[in-house]
Amino acid sequence: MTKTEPHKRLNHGKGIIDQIAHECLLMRVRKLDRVLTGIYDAELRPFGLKASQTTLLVFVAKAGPVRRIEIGKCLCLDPSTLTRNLKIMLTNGWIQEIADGEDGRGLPVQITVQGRDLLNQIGPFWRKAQTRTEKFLGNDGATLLRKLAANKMEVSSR
Amino acid sequence: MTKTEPHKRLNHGKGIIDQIAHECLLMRVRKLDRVLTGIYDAELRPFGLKASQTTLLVFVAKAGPVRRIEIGKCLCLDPSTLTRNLKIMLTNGWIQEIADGEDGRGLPVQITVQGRDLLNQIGPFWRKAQTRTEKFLGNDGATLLRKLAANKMEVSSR
DNA sequence: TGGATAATATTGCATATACAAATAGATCTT
DNA sequence: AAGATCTATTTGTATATGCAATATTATCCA
Repeated sequence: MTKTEPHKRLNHGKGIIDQIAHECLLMRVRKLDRVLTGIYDAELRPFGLKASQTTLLVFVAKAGPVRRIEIGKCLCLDPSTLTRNLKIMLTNGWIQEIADGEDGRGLPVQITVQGRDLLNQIGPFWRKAQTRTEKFLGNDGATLLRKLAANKMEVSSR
Repeated sequence: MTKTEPHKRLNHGKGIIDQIAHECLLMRVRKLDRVLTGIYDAELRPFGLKASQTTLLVFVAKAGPVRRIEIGKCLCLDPSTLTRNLKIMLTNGWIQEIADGEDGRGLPVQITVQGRDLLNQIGPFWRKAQTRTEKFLGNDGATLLRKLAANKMEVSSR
């Protein structure tokens, strides 16, 4: 056992397939995303609100009248994604465009009364989803995720 | 300051909007997903391979001939998602369906020679993306994510 | 002031994702 | 063996997401 096969020994003895399967950080984040999205979506379904729309609505509520470009920078979302996602929310009457008279390149959006009402309604259900998530992750897991987020993913940073 | 407004004091003095903005675990995971997906996609773009396809291809490579239902259980993916995602990979010749003669409800898939070659080719680029991700998260962040994943998100578990 | 450049938003195209309903094959039950 | 039930897959529909290209408005500068 003193000899190794060179073509298989370039990375600690693991081929690229095993290496990706065992180490890929993205794979894990995406799976986590799918599971958690399922939890929140299920709780919010009665309101016709998707989890990702909730995030957007909350951001718009906090950021006041805000342009798509700024939303995109804060949430790491492509402008084209925002055009389409916000369109649905405009149609649903949760947000509205307002005139600002300063920059003719599109209009800022703000939350409507209905949008705010909806957020207040979903409160308990969002909390239920959050609790289910914490239970799923375990106390340690939830703490880890919070630390990870606080570190590099502060959503509310502007 | 002995009195509080009841309608605003149900959750440590925060309205639901602030509460979601500051605490929502899903919001953070989704943003993290978008950022990391961008990193891996950028590195793999020259190969015409999306990050999520890489995950699928690696799983199929390791699981040998495998049915959609089992892939779905392991990766927490809806069967209907798999039908469509695998179709693209079949078209590209990275995987193939094989006859198994036991169960007529659809055919298991396995990786092709081209698929395996592709995985070997992307090795260095996947590693570059992984390194960029670790740099982005910081050593602490990467460690946290690994622990989180090891805890509840073991992808290779069958 | 007029043309070049930059910034914002949208559109076309492609993939990722899930739920609900439909389809088709397997299994069980009597 | 026929019908009921369960399992695996696909299809229809809708949202989420990003890149490339386009359109429109702002800004800069010579």
